[in-house]
Amino acid sequence: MPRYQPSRIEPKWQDWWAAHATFAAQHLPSGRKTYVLDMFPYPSGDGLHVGHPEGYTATDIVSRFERMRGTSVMHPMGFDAFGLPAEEHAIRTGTPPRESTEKNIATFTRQLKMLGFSYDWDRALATTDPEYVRWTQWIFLVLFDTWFDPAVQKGRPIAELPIPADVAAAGEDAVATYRDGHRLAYQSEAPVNWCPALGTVLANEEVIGGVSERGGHPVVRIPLRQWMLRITAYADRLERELEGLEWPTSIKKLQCDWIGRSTGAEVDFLIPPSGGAAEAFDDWKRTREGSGFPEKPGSDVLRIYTTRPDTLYGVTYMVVAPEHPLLDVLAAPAQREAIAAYREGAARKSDLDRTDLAREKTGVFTGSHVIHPLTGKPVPVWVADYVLATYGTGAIMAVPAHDDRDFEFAKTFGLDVITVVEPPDGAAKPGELFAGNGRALNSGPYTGLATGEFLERVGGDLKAAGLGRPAVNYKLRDWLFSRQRFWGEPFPILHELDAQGNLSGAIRAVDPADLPVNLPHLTNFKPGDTPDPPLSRSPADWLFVERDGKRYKRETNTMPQWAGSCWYYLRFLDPHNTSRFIDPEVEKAWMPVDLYIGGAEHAVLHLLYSRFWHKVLYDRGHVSHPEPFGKLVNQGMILGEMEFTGYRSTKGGWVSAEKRTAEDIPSKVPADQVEKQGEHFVLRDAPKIRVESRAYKMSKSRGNVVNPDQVVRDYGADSLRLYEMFMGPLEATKPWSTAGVSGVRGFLDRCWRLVVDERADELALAPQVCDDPPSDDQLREIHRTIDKVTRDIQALSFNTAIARMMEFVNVCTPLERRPRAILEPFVAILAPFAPHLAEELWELLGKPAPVSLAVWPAVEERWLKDDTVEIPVQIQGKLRGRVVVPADADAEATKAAALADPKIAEQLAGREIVKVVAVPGRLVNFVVKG
RNA sequence: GCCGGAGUGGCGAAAUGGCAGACGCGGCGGACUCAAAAUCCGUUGCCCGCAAGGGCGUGUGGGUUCAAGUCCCACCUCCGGCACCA
Repeated sequence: MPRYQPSRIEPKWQDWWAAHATFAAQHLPSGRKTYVLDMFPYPSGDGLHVGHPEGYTATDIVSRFERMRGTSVMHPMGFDAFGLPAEEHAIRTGTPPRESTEKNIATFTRQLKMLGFSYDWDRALATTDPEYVRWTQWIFLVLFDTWFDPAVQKGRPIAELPIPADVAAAGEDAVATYRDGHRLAYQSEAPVNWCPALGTVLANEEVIGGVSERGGHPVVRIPLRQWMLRITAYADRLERELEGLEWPTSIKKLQCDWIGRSTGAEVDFLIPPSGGAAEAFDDWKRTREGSGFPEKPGSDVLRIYTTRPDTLYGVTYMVVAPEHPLLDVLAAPAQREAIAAYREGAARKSDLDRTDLAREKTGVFTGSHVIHPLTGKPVPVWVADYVLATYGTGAIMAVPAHDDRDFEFAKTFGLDVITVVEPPDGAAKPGELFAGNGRALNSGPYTGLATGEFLERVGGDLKAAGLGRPAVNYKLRDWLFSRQRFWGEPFPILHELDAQGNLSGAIRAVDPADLPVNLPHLTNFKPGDTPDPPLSRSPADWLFVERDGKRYKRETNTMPQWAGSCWYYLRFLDPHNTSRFIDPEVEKAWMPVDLYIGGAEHAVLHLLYSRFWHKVLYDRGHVSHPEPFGKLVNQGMILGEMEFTGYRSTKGGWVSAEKRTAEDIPSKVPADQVEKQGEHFVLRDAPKIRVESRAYKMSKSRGNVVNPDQVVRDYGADSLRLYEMFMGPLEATKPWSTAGVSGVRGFLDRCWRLVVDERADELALAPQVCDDPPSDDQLREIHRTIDKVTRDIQALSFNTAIARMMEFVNVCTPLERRPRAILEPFVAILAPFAPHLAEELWELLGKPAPVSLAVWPAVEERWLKDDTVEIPVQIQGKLRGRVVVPADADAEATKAAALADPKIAEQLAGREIVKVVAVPGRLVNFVVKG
């Protein structure tokens, strides 16, 4: 009975905490606050994975630590429950997705509670809750009601959008269309990957070589009306405002790259009318000098974007994307057929195929030329799919001498290469590629300028001449926000129907009072054989509504899974509010999130999308901080156990790993049959045969998935928590080791025996536990432990905190008398890590429960210092001895003590001391001659 | 190709420019036991040596420094991400 039995004490304390609402967060913080947030999970049918508790334990330790230090702590948990797997499960089994989602949430909740996380369960939410959906839809309406004013770089109410006079004159419908074209949530025709055989739209990643990844069915790119969110309007702020955040630099970098800001210039090339090109060019230049560079290009020019306007004089051809609107104008009659064929081929390819770098460059000459704005010379125009219609202007000027893609294309089609930049370290090599910066050659008035200088001047010059202007571009595209799926939030949008029942094109928002728009009851969630969303098969009483005497059809697309996760951190603060998405006072008091921990897989999308939504809410005055997440940490991935892989030839014999060929068959080798030989592992029985050693990502197919339920059953929740924190640094990728779990279990057993008499029949204190005043050494030990653990938790260095607690236990275990005065603070600092065990020991020590809310022990500085210290003594940087000196000895005294040491004196005898480095409290180093 | 991150005992790892390997696993030895498990104690980087002791050691090669796992330069390997964005 008195053995450490996690299966007995863990449920006991979980029930106690629940019954006493130990971890309920205050509605408003009192004093110091901290908001500690996990990236909430998608409740998959497989249940919790051992990767989940890693981040969750880290945040739980911080939350429990801060509570014990008197901080008001917000530590909630919820579920990101919309999404494809639930829907596909529904299609397969015929059960409504809500049913399986609820079942999965129940499983996750049970598992999370089993691990003793100190969430305020009263605040738990799922993105699929109708009350939550209501406010997700409400925020969509905020986006719908907002336009971005570039002048102030801010989102503003659509009612404040200035209407140009000509639009206003054209009537109300024109004004409505104008407004719709400026909203942050707008509709657009966008090409999607439609797979008729599967009856669904596919993501780019799901299309390989023009056919579906699953099944190999043909996929076509068709334009489809889609909802888009104008995230590009916020590109600049999303990039700039990253700076103040306490995020890993790698994540900031990823977001920056994703936003992909580049600076350069837009330049117009005249498309000459047939006949009289030279005159037309002169006229055009004159006109442009007067009119300046137009906002939008007419159909008489080909507008390009370049980041290297300093290479303008090296242009030898132009390229337009296959989808470029001017392609019809540019296509010469003789080339029409070839161009049409090329365009069709491009349309069939997915983006992924088109951007496959390994592919040979392809393209077709349009038969037309445009006129170079600076040289007045004709330049041939090609169409090629290496130019993307969606970036820049969809057309480029090609400078093969200084751009590797253009170079490759020019080589393939035998086009000219003109060198206009000389490398800084040598002469230009005509006909070769040089993509770096240097000095301009053959560049008219700019010849001789350094690249940087050239770039600075040319933008302004082009602008003055009305031929171009400096420009900024982003890789970031507007966010395709609609899905042709069932299991997502319906859009709160109504499409007006005319008298014949056809869509008139006019749309209106659902009245906020009518939210939420709940999903209708459907028995068939399957995508059909047209791209119509499943909701288009909804019953008429859901699909059609009447407002103000007009008939409307509901929007039948649904929102993507990202929608719900864009703002859940706000709802946690005020989850039961029925009149607002969050009370502004509550928001102001708790936001921003102080610590956000989750996997790096969300480095870009989730974190970018939620920052975008947050900024819109901020601009519209609904939240008080411009950024939602102050400090972000990515926990590393937990891999499966280390595996050794040997290879057998088809004949059955072993093949050494470095000699293996593709035919050889990998086979797992048990760890006790290998040994290390030099750099490699080899078979113990055949040391000539090398084997590979590696830990792999956990996956069902590899069969190396560790189930947290099983670990809790075998070792207990506290052991699982502690082990995951002890494995190594939180942010590192690390392999699982069941032996390691049993190691920390051993530590918890020793903690137990420190306090509990294991030989007694009933639960009782160990006889060594006493009320003696602790010795100075013992006080030093406990205070150093408290100090180290306190600092390590703040630095999220949990593995070293645990190591220090292990040292403390190692010191205490042999003690015949163990003073309570050192045991009690130890149990308190153990509590955030192994809360169940700590509660049990705390109770046994006769302290009032719960230790979870006990006061964090204070460190007494005087116990952190020793009276004396042992100092290493080096000669020529090599360790030659040690001396013991008073802890406060200065450099001189330390040096004297070193010289007085007989061993050191002996080694220094007869040698000339050139220099002595004495660092008080650290070391002495003698530099000698001879 | 580009951008991150990482290479330290048999393994997971630790180390404000100042004694490399704390702590844990595993191994070895011992105590307890009829025996085993559990527990406790000791030991454990490699090489030479009976020992005292000595030498070598943080992916490789160079450099800065009294002193480098740590800073600088070049390279190698592994992991992760991005990838025709002009």
